[in-house]
Amino acid sequence: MTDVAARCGVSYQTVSRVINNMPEVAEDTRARVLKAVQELGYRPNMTARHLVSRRSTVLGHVSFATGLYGPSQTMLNVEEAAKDAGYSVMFAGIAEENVDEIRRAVNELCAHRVAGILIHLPLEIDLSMLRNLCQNVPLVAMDSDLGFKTSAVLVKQKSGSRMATQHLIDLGHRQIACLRASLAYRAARLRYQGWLSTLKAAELNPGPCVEADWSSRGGFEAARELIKNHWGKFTALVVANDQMALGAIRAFREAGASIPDEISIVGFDDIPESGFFLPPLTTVQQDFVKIGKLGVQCLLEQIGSGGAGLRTYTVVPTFIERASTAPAPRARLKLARNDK
Amino acid sequence: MTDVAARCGVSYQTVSRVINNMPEVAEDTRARVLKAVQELGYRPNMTARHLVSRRSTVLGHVSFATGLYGPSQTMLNVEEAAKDAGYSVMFAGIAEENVDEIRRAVNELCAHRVAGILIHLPLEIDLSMLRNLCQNVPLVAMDSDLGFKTSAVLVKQKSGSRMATQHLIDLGHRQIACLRASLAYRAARLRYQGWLSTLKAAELNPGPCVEADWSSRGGFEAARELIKNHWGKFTALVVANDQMALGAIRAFREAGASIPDEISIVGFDDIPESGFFLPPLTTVQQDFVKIGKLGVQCLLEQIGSGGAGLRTYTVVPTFIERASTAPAPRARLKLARNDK
DNA sequence: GAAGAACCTGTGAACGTTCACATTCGCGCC
DNA sequence: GGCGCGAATGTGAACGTTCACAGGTTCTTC
Repeated sequence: MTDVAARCGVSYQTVSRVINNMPEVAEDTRARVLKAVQELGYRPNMTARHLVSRRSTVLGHVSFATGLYGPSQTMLNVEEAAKDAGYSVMFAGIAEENVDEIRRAVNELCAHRVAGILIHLPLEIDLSMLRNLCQNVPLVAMDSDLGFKTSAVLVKQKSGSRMATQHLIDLGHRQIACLRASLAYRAARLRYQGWLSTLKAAELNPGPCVEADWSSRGGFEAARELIKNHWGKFTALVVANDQMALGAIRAFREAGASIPDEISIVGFDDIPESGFFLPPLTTVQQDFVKIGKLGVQCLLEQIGSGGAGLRTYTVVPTFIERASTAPAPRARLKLARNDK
Repeated sequence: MTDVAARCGVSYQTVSRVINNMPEVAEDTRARVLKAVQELGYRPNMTARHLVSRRSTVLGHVSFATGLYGPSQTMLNVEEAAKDAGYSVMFAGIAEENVDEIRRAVNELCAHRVAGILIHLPLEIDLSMLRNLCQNVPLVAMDSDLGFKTSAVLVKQKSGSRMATQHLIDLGHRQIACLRASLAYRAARLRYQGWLSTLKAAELNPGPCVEADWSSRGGFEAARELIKNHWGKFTALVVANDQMALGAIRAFREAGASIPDEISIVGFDDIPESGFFLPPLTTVQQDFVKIGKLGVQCLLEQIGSGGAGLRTYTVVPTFIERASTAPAPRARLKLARNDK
């Protein structure tokens, strides 16, 4: 900056004013400075600016580094929304579901004096230690419960799962199984509870339930277990995500069960591939773009207001009907009789 | 830091020495300072440290924000490798394939004075303007060609595609089609060339070739076009990635063609789901963990050496045989005869 | 017992900005 | 013609660190 100033015969302050385009600078001076900036390839030093002005244009984002569709997608959308608002994003991935690693990651972000932190850790563990760690740093929990009061963007997982289950009930299914993920995850627990409560509300007994690890392999193996131990005791299956649903589809096909004729399957997430499964998957869509945008908006509001007034935003998932669900075998028979 | 110093009755410099655990500080002083640090919840200010020491512990990563498996996975692995080396990562996503946006993103990273930048933009466009933009900033191109000499991590896309094509030839296929992605992408072009050159080497005429956009939908539609216009003129298909292969599989199944009996398909990437397609997909695996780790390692080397000595690392993909490929129909007949 | 080494600690400057304030200049007005 | 005013520009300090060096002990050594 001093170089630029020297070249134009003005003071560094004038250069600063031009860079931040403040009004009180003469038109020709501004032009001269801009030219010198161009020629010298001057770039403001964010670090120095940040240090002296005591406000940062960097947002922190903490999330699982699993490579799963949801987290990756959220991350991308957070970055885009941040960029649109003039912020950069520092990403910290959590490889293990481990409180110490989370602490480390958040600490790191705080050391960099980010303007605020988005925490996307949909775990059922107590993260209230973060309250002390981030005394003056605005926080937003994304689809997560940190164990203390924060601003948050919450996805109505339970109502998504209810839509899925109700859809199957409406199709005449009475024995509906569940392929859930570990209840250590918020989304998994809520989706599981949605399944359970919807069945209860319809006065149906819950079908068999098996657990897997969000992956296709997990879904495949869990579905095989379901087939081996509970075959005949269910005509439909609610699955915790689309990847697991893919694995389940393969397991049923290999067992000779036709989908959706003998068994209906509904997934969760609506990954871009699920419309091309065999059969195309009926599922519940999460709008990750909206989640990311709302998260950033919420964080920015809080940064603006100096941390006052926590807000909670809600994102409602959408039910997407494709070809992996059909009327229950018995219902189909009845339907056929009615047709005559 | 001054607070900590005051509390222990030492100077800020001594605190600094404890924080950076330098050797020349008495054991009991160190303990006292550490205790005060703990009590006051002191965290070093990376911004100030960075400003004065003129070296950063932040790496920049520029990549497509498409949500595709490859880029997301690379990003995650880069972050993890960087973390292991004590660095943080600032991510800049590119939404449009647009030189101006790339310039903006890199400029932003440079303004933050990152220690180095990883560029993962596998495009066939001239990015030589980056050379001037990043005068003194170490660069590493990941699976990309920037149009000027840089350190790089390159994936042997062409040899991956050759393995896939050769596998089909070895199975007796003589008419092999190609479902490629836009040649504006480096990977797409190299994979396409691998297909072409392998056929040439085997003295076979290239089968029909259609282009799609990396997505399942694109693959589905392109495969339908292939079926409509070229049915009977190919018995096998090399596809640019697994997502497109999934779309293609659905198109063939819907057209009544059985896989792999009537048509063999081989994908690229080995996404975690591809082992659970129907049928499980034969594909070429890219080791994204290795790509990410090598990229960071390469960048760190360059940062260490002050930008001297550009190196190129190479990653070789692995062929994964599953159930979507089988001997060509004619070859199968011959095989059957031999069996008798 | 003095010189020097080894160890520990403190001081002043610098990094590249912004902020609050001071200064200069030209102009209109009574 | 002096006064006040607004517009344009400059000055000094500060942000929280590290770096280079200087100072002060204590211990060793001849």
